[in-house]
Amino acid sequence: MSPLTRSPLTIEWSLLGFLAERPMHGYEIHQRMSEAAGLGIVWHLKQSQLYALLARLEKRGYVAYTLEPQEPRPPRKVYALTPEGAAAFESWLRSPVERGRDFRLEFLAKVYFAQARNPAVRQALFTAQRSACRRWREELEAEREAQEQELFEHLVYTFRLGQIEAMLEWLDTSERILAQTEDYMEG
Amino acid sequence: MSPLTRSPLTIEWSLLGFLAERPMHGYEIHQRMSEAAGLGIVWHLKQSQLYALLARLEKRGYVAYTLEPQEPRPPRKVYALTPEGAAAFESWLRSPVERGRDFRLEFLAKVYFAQARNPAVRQALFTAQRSACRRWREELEAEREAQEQELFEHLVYTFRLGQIEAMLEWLDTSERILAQTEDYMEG
DNA sequence: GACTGAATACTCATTTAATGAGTATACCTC
DNA sequence: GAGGTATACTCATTAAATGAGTATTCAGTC
Repeated sequence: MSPLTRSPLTIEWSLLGFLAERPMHGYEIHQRMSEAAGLGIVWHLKQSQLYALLARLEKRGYVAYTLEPQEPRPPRKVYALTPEGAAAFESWLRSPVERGRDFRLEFLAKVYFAQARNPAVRQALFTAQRSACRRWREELEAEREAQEQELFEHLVYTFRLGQIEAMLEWLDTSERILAQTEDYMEG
Repeated sequence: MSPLTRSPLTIEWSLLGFLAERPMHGYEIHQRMSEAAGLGIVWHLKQSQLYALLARLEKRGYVAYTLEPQEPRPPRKVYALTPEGAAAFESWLRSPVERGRDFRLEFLAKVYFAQARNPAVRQALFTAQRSACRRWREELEAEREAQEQELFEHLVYTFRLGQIEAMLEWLDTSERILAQTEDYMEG
């Protein structure tokens, strides 16, 4: 993730995820993203915004497009990952989110793509996220036990701890389910 | 909440909350919001954005300002709630958030202001939120048990259920703590 | 007693993100 | 062959967020 441009990609990673599967044009990515059974329940993106994000990813050097002529229709832009884009995506796919509030969208997107890959990827991701969550928990516990605290602060920390605890439990049960499915797939 | 203007106020409500305490100028609201022991751990707002929000609230008719001369300094704008602003805030303060993702910021802000009020307000808020959360839980359980489901969908629903379950638990323990404190305050 | 840095109080221009609407063609149906 | 929907993308505008700037006062300091 070069610091040449502003960093916080978020949904962009999902676009890379679809392109990692195979090259596609924007319209198709949008269809895939909007499928109710897939990422669609997690992320919503207007068409026009998707094209804007693709343009940004291109500027950043993570994707490149070729014009595919479709006579007599106007040609379409078929986007593919560049080597840098592919590398960045692979690294994203295996690394945890760094804040609790990114779990809901970003981590679930990671799971979506990891689960479509192979068990090793899924395992790397879950292991990494589990330790990140444990770290957050420790930090929050320390803050919560700090002296000189307003009641409100205490309640906020307790809330966050509860959410993180729930994430950890979910990681366990989900990984069990995913592992089962993977076994089933293999034999 | 008149539909005259675009609706999704969010942080704006907190500004109203401070002004419900007493009239203040923007700079002071910003100080109060940024206090580490208070809303500051939940919400972060740049100064310039705060002034923009105040201007929007004014346009909407929820606040009005008077210029307070400060010779030789330039005068400052002291904002106060209008009757509509006060009514809107009171109603917001007692009503639950309508989506799980609004708990983290918006509901905690409600708690912040409710707890500074009287026990009746706090109780109204918690009761309302508890039933909202229970409703979400039911809806999600129904969706999760639906037929023809992708594995990913199932995982997402399970995740959301876990978060909501944690919210419900937090509502219980927090309300216990708050009720204790209130008893203590009274005598 | 001049200087420096922080605090007070607010404004503005610019960048970035998000929305809605629009364009142009093809296909399918009645 | 008319009308609606699907394909595929662009663009202008609105709205949100950021950073920097202004102008004054005050407290400390060397």
